[in-house]
Amino acid sequence: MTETASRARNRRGEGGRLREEIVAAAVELLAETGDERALTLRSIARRAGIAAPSIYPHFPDQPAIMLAVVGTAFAELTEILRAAAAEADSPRARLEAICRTYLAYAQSHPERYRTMFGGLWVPTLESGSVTEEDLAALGKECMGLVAAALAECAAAGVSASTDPAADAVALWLGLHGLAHQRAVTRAFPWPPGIEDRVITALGGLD
Amino acid sequence: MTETASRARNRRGEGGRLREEIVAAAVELLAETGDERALTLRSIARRAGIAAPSIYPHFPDQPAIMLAVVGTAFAELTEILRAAAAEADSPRARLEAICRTYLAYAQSHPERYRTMFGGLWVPTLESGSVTEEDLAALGKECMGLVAAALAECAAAGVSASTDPAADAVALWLGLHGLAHQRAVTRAFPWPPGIEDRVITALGGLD
DNA sequence: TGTACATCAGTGAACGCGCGTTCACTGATGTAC
DNA sequence: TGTACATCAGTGAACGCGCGTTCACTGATGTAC
Repeated sequence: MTETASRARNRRGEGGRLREEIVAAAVELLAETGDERALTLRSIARRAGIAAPSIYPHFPDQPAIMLAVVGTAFAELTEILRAAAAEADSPRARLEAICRTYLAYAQSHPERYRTMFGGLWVPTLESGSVTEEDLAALGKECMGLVAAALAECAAAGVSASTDPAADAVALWLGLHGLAHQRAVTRAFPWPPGIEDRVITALGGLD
Repeated sequence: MTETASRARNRRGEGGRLREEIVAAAVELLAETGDERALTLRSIARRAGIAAPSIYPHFPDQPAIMLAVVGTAFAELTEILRAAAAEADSPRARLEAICRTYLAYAQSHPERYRTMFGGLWVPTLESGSVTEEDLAALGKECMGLVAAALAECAAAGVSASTDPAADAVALWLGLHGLAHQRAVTRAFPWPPGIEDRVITALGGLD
């Protein structure tokens, strides 16, 4: 609503900076409203303190901005997971750290998580700078971290999994189900230790 | 787009029928477009073959219609699950039937499933004829079916679960993660037997 | 060092559209007398 | 049995709004000479 007061124009040759500012404005707006539908071209422009048409040199349309937002979020999540994995000092600790960090990320940014995995904003094959292949790659990278940790556990005899690559998908589905349901509802009769139940059962631990 | 040609006005005293027609129109529109956002008051009215203002005597606003759509869908799913459970002739068969029927429902109506669990269309405490409490009750009923089947399995020694009520939530989360991800993406590297992996691990089976 | 100019970064007004919502209305039909 | 009338079911026109998108533009700034 409140327009950011007259922003300084970028210097010549640095016009590309506005691209990042647009994505940042979209992320902020998403966090504040919690509603993907509030991210219109005009509302994002208002938030960024620019005129609506100024978006066009940077994005062909609104879905392209969403794609960039989701791309950024995936890269961020991947980085956080990688850092969490690096700090753990045993296979099992690593797997648990990854799972819990994943769940914590979703819980602290529910609106972002919903947008990342909610589908449906799906653009029709864009030619933007973040492509659907990039997204799939980022998703695969997250999944790869889970798979690697589970494989390590299996190799160390900590997990009963005999097919870590496939079981990692099942484990991720459990995490996703929990993360998504939490991101979507305010009240839900969560039993105590629900995270452990999911991680332990699907990780083949204990 | 195509307007249904001149529909016959309901007879006196039967105006309430239009309510069902509106919900049915919304469900059709959702199935065809696959996009919740396409369900505007006007588009639903067009689909139902009525003038837009004719909706108001039946629903206060668009979210109220969504609530009715979701309510109907939940009731339908619950009924299907109950029927599937009734046909199975052992605890384990019953649990598996419920799980697989749940997944099949989501797979054959992805757009409906997304709407049921997607959140965010969430109305601000309506006073419509389908309330949020009704919805919560319907959700609880679905969950109850899973929980009962799991408890039965545990009692029969078929499942290793020692806390069926809590483990049922974990099992449902796994089903939901799978159902939702399938409802949202076209391409995903599903490993073979992913349903079994989820059901077996979270059900404490084998 | 000075200056003309091309280019870059972004603007402001305008358009047509579909939306939600309001209002006064219409015509069929059941009902009271 | 006949008829006046209240009510019901739904209409059609109109409104103001925010949206996406277009267009011609402006003014600062780096660069070629």
